[in-house]
Amino acid sequence: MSATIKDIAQLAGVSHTTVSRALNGSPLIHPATRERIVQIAEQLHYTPNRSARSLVHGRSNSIGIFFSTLGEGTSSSFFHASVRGVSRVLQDRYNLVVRGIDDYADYREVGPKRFEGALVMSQQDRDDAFLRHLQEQQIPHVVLNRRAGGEEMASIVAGDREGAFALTKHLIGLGHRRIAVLEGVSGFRATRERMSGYEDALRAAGLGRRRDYTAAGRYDLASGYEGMLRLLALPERPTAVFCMNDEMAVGALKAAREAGISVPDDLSLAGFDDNGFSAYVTPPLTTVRRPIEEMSREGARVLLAMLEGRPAPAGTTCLPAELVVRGSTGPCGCRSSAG
Amino acid sequence: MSATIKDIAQLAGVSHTTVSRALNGSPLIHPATRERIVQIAEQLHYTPNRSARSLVHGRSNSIGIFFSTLGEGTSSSFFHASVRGVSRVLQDRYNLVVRGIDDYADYREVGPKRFEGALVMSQQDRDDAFLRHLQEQQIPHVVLNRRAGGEEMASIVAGDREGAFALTKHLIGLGHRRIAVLEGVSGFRATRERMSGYEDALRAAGLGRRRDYTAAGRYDLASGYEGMLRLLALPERPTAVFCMNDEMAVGALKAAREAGISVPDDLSLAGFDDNGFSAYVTPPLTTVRRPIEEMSREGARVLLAMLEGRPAPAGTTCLPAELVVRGSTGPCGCRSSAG
DNA sequence: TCGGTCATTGTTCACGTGTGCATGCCTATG
DNA sequence: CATAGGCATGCACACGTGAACAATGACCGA
Repeated sequence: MSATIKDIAQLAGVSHTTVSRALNGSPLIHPATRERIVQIAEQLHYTPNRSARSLVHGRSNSIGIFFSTLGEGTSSSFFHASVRGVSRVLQDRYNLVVRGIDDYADYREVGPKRFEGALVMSQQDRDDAFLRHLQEQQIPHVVLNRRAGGEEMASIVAGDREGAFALTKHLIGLGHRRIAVLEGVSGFRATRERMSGYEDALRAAGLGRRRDYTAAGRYDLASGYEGMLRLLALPERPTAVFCMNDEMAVGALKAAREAGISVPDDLSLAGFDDNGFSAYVTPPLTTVRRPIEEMSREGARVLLAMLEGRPAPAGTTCLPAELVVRGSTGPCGCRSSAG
Repeated sequence: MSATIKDIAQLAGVSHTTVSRALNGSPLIHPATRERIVQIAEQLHYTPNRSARSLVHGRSNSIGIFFSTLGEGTSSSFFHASVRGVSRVLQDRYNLVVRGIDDYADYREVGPKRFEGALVMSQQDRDDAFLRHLQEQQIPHVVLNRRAGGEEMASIVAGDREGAFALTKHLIGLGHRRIAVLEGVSGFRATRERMSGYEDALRAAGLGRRRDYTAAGRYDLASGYEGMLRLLALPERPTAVFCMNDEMAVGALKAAREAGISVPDDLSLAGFDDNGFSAYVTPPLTTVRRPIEEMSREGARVLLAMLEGRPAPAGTTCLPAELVVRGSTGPCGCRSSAG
């Protein structure tokens, strides 16, 4: 099996204490001794036993990234970008453990001994129970993607509200007055944020919000398709539709095309996220780019700072989202706004 | 901090050994004693210290899922489906640690003490060095997505070759004779498998393979677009194009549309993977459904069997891929096959 | 009643690492 | 020369858990 510090100690003719100190850079060790020990360690391919270290330090050396769910509701591109970003920052200083919050039957498995820190990719308020658990267990954590808790909790969000506001304003600027929204999962915080950005923009333009211009969706392709069918069946059809993510927008696009409605000539359509596909469908989607990978990277950096006792920003950090205008939105071709 | 078995022992008036045995279901313990101990444990919210357990057992309780890379070349839907499948099987019996092979500067960090088992989502032969390392370290592992090693190594693959064969045959059956291929990353094993399926089908139909009908790509949207531009610029344009994944097919679709070429009337186009978007773009993509999540689930099951000493299948297990015919492929409209 | 057996529990050590305290050596200083 | 002090190292224990072995007591058959 693999070598231990005791093996090294024996070969070097010193005690295991000396070896431990030498390898950990203690200033107490004579340079020559250290040199010798390091060489022997190299030679034996010594790798410290994480479990033993964890035991003595009371730290597990692993960090969890928790998603509300690993299944439906978490889009692939979002999941990928998140894990990639965090993984890049943590490198191999910590084990990155991926889990879905809804997979836990009992949060008690999540303890400070098992997770040194946690990144919570939180979509819904339902996750608050999990966050409370983390707090009780005194596990340092950063909430990503959702404004959560008070000033004491660090969270990193991307400008959902601002993005939705800018997008809606863009549509209004194009002359649209009948602007519908294809909603995401209603429990998700991002859904509410985007909704309020949409509403604020309407209000700022003196437009009222119409109940029938909201269609429910689930952030996936199928629900985008179905929701669009419902909107198209309305007696007074909207001239623009804001889909709360790109997946739904692609679904909506299909529904529109099948109904013989041209985008953007007959109807403007916009998405959210800029998930990669949005630039490639036809017409390319106007959308809002959300800096997901940056968000997860920043979250990981903040968590590291917390773990290492460095000063870490509390409260909410908001990374700006950016309106990306492409071909799926155009000037309103409707006969005035008389309605 | 959290309670230990010693705390419980003291409260129960027994030795810590008795507590350990009671909680681990040893038959040596008197039912009444066990009852009492379990109750106290509940009361104290006892959770076993994983590090201590790991140390004494020499097992880390974590399993790694390693991707060739977490960055480019690994599509989001593939990544998501893989992690989800494995996570679902492992539940909370193990920590699932996600890493990119190319992120390691030194494989020595991957040892049997740190990873009890490994799932390798391998794309390229370059990963063989990593696999050899796992073998040397005697870390049980299962290779997913790629046929690797000899009979002694377990690997689970999805029918890349068979799928590509079926797809190409489908195109030939529609009357196509000039069938081009838009290749994925050339180092990837899946690329070679799909290529050979394509070639075999051509050969079986008595068709020769033309050098100029191969365009290089990288499994992403942009390279699909660029590759298609090159194919369209050929003096004798192909009547059908097999794209090695759906991402590239979507990129290719955009290029075709911009060139004023109608799919499938002027040109048939097919993808691979059935990544979810393929059914929703216009026209919906003919593709091959790869059972990625099943593959990862099966891999996890096999690994669990290996770890628990149960009989596990060695060698390669191949899960069938399924041809899905949609609207992007149609009968060849070219003036005979005279060329 | 005594030896033996079984059921139940306790004692002690091990896993690999890190740390407080003791120890020994060398040197400088009075 | 004696002593103090700094440097380098070793000893012993702790972390929480599990297991081999020992020990205790009850019960049974002879």
